[in-house]
Amino acid sequence: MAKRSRTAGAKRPSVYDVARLAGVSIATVSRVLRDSAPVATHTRRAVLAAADELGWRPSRLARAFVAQSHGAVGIVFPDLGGPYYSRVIAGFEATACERQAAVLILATHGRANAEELVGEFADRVDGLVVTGSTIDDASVAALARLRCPVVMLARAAVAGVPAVRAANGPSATRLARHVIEHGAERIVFLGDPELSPDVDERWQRIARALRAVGRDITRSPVRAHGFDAVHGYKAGLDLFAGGAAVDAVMCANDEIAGGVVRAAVASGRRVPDDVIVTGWDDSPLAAQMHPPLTTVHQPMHELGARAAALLFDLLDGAPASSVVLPTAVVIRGSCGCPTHLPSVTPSTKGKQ
Amino acid sequence: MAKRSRTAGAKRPSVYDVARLAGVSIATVSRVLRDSAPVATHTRRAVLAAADELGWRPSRLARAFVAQSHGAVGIVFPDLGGPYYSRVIAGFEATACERQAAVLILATHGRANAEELVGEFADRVDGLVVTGSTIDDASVAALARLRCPVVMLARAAVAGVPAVRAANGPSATRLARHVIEHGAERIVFLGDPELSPDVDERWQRIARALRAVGRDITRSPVRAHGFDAVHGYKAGLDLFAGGAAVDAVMCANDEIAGGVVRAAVASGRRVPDDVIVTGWDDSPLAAQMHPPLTTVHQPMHELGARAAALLFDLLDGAPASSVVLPTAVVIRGSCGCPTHLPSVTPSTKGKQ
DNA sequence: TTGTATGCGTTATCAC
DNA sequence: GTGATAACGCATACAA
Repeated sequence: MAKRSRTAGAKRPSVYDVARLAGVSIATVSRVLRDSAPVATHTRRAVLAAADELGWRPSRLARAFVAQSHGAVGIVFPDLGGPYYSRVIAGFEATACERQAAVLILATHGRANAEELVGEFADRVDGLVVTGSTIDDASVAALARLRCPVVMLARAAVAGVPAVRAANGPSATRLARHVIEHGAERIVFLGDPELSPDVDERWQRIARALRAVGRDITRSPVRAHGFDAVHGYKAGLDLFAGGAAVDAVMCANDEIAGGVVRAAVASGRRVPDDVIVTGWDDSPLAAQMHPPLTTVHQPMHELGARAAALLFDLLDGAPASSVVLPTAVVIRGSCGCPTHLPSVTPSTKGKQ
Repeated sequence: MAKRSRTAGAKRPSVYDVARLAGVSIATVSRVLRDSAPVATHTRRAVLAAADELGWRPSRLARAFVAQSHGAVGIVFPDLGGPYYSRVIAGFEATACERQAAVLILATHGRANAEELVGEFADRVDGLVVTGSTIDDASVAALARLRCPVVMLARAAVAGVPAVRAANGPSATRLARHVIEHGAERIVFLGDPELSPDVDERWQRIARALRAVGRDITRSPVRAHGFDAVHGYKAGLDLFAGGAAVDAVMCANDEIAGGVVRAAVASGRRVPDDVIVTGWDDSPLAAQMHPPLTTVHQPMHELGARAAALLFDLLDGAPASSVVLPTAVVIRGSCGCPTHLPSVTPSTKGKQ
C-alpha cells in the first residue's frame, strides 16, 4: 500500500527487494512476472502482493540490457508534418504493433549532422528504416554494416540494404502524356529533385516522356525548396510573375500543387483553363481542392507497413528482398478533364 | 582493419575484447574512451588502435543500464502532421539538443490504449512532456508519481505536474469582440472542444465574450472531428448547406479555417463579404490564404522549448513552476478588415 | 516447484 | 598510471 513516490528521489525497488519481502528467490520473482515457468499459486500470490506493495515494475533498462535488445524499431524521415509522413508512420506503427515492438521516430530536418543523429538513433533501436533524403548511400551502407539491420524507404536499394518503394516511373510517364494530350506546350516541373530520390525519379521520367514527343520541359527556375504548400505558393508566385508563358505545372507533391493553385489565382490565372496543375501522392486534400487535383496515388500506409515487415524479416534472419508497390494516376479536374465537384448543395446555387 | 559486420550475426565486441587485444585492463579501456582519468600516451594509442581494429563502440544498452539513465526525453502528441506539432517539436529538440539529450516522439492517434502506450513510452525516457488530449489528468498524475518527471504542454497543470501553455483567454476574447465589431450576428465556433483542453478554453472564452454583449454563439452542429483542412472542409460544407444563415465561423486552428474557406467558396459564399472566417495558431499558411487569414499567433517553437527547459529543471531537481506564454491577435483580411494582398505582380493585373 | 549461481557490458572504487 | 573487482537489475541454466 505504501507505494513510494518515484520522483521523490527514493531509489526504485529491484527484484531483490521484492524477493526478500515475498520470502522467495529472485528467480521466482522473475518467473512470476515473465510467466516463464510454473509457480505455485500461493507463491505467485505472495510475489504479486510484494511487487504491488513496493510498487515494483521490472526495469526496462535492465531488461533490454540482458536481452541485448531494445524492443523498438526506428524510422527516419527528412521531416515531419504533412500527410505523407503521417500515413507512412501509421502503416509502420501498425505492423510494429503486431510485432510488439515500440516505434521511434526521427526527423533530420536537413541538419548538417544528420549522419551523427541517425547514428545515435540507431543505437536506440533493433532495426531502422531510412527514408528519402536523410543520409547518403554510403552512410546507410555503413549503418547496415556495423550497427543494425536497415531498410530503405522511398529510395533505391543499396548493396545489402533492401528497399521498399513505389513505382513512380510508369505513373510519371502516363501523367506527362496526359498533360500533353491536354495540349500543354510549356510545362514546368516544380519541386527539387535533389531533395528526394523519389522526386528525382519523377522528374527524370516526366522529362523523358516529354522529350519523347518532342516537347521540352524545364525544371522550374524557382525551385520549391520544400514539400509544403508554403513553398509551392512562393515558387508559384515567382513562376507566374512577369507574365511568363506557362501551360502546365507538374508538382512534386500535392501540397506544393495546392500552393501553386493559390498562387495561380493570386496571379490572375485560371486553373485549368490558363494553366494545368498536377500533384503527387493523392493526399486527402487533393480531392477537395478547387478544381479537384489530378495526381498520382501512392499507397502510403502500405509503404510504411511493408517497410516494417521487411525490417522484421531482417531481424528474424529471414531473407528479405526489395519490394515495389504500384501507383496509379488519378484524373480529376486540375488537368483540364471535366470534373464533378464534390456534392455541394448551397441554397444559392442549383445542384452541381 | 578487419571490422566485422554487425549484421552477419557476429557477436559485437566488448571492452574485454578490446582490452585483451590492446594488452591492458578493461578499466584502462574505459578511461581512454571516457577520458575520465589520465592515461599514458602510448597506452591510449594502443587502446584506440585495438578499438578501431575491432570496430568497437561501447554498448548504449550497457551504458544506459549502469548510468540508470536513457539519455533521452520524450514528447507525446495526440497526432503528428500539421505545422503546429512540427514547430513545437523543433523547439523541444533545440533545447534537448543543448542538453545533449535525444528526443523521442510519440503520437497516440486517439487510440483507446493511449495510457498503455504512454506508459511504455515513459519507460524509454528520463522525462516526458505530455501535450493536449492524449491521456487524462489522473493518468498524467500517476505517471509523474511513479514513473518519471512530467511536464504538461498546451494544457492546465495538474497537482505536482507543471505546465507550459499559451494565454488563450485574452486573445480569444479580443478576437471575438473584433468579429462582433464587423457586425457578425450568427457566429459559429468550428472545432471540437473535447479534442483539446486548449481548444476548449478558446471556445469558452469566445462564448463568454459574445454573451457579454448579448450575442449568442453556437458550437457548430457539425463538429470538425480533427484539426486538419479536410475536416474543416467537410464541416464547412455541412455548415453552409441548406442556406443556413452564418455570419462568421471562428475555427479551432488555421488548417480548419483553410478548409472552411474552401467550403465557403464551393458553397457560393464569399469570404469575408458573406461570411467571416478566423483561425488560430498563425501557421505559415495563414498569411498566404485568400483572403489572408485573421488568426491568433501562438509562440509554437517557444512552447516546445520552454516545456523542454522545464523538464530539464525537473530532472535536475530544480524547482519548476508553470509558465504561460503570450499570444496575439493577428488581423488580416478574412475578418473583413482591408488587406494588402501579398505582392503579386501578374502581367494581367495591375499591382495589388 | 524452487533456489543458486552466473552472465550481460559498462562505470567506478579501490589498491597498487 | 594501471589493474583487479564490485556493482547495476534482470534472465536463465543448472541443481536440488
